[in-house]
Amino acid sequence: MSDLIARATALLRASGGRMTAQRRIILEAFDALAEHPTADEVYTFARTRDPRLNPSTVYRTLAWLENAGLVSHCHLDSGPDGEHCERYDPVTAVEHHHFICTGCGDVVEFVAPQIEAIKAEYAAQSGASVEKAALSLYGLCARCRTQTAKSRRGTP
Amino acid sequence: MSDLIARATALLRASGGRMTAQRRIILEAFDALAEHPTADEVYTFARTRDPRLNPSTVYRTLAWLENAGLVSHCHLDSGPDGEHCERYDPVTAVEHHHFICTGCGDVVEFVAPQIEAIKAEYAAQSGASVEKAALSLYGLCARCRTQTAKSRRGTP
DNA sequence: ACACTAATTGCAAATCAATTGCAGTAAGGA
DNA sequence: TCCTTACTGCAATTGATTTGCAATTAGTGT
Repeated sequence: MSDLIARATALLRASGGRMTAQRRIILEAFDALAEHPTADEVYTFARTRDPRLNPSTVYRTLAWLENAGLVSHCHLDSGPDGEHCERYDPVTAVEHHHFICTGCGDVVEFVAPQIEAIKAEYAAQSGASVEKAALSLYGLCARCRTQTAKSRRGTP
Repeated sequence: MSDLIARATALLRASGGRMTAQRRIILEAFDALAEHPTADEVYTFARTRDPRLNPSTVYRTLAWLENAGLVSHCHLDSGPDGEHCERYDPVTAVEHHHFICTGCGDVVEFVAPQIEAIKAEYAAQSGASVEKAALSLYGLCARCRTQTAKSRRGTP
């Protein structure tokens, strides 16, 4: 299944690390869960597989995965009240960005090739080197928009 | 001076709020400090004016300012180790974005009108309404780039 | 299969930024 | 100047994340 697990195992082999049951569970979480799980969502999932699994193991594994370049994390102001939270994401080859629905908190990925031009322009104009870009769009997803419209009609 | 203080005073008048010495100090911090101070930087500055001023007052005032629309905060992975931190910024009419130097942690503002096209495109393609965009670029600023080059020459 | 060794885990305690409850203080209108 | 109540300081709390350490165990060598 998850080629994440395959890649992780390979990396572990190469570096003298060990593939433990806990790590496997945490890796599986990325297949089982919706995209962009938070550390806590990973932890909650992991508990269903092994109730003994400890939060610190989740944090340590997530940090290790990030270090190994298999997973990245980004900060998104999602959640019902728009509070900030860190979300984790398997690394993909293509740089992608996020739309966050301020209604339901859903996170959707999208690509935006135009960002390359912005990076290049800023680099040229400032003399900096630009390595990474993170764009977050905030608004109401299509579903929440229609729901808002409906409830408006309901309470005039 | 700060029209921030003027605007804040007006808002307070209109809402039955009070302009206290502490709030004035905190507002002054935005003039005195470099752009994008963290809550802690504001607090440290405020202490130099009034050693009794309490962190909770800073947090409460910052939250109030944000609610009033005078200040916004955004999350930037700056700091020497790229750790995440919340930075506060007086609200400006124009949507702007941030370049964060991964070398020295400096934050530079820039505008990117092209973002509007990306917002419109995503909205059209997904049916969502897009209200806000936050773009962060990461890389080495011009100064850090030349320093890195120099130290590379120094240690071949 | 069996033993060995260091990587990894669980647990509990420690951090650390941020928040909250409450009693005392003081802004600003009458 | 008085009075009301918004605001502050303080101390305790929260909640996510980290860390120290003893117990466990993966993966190797035998």
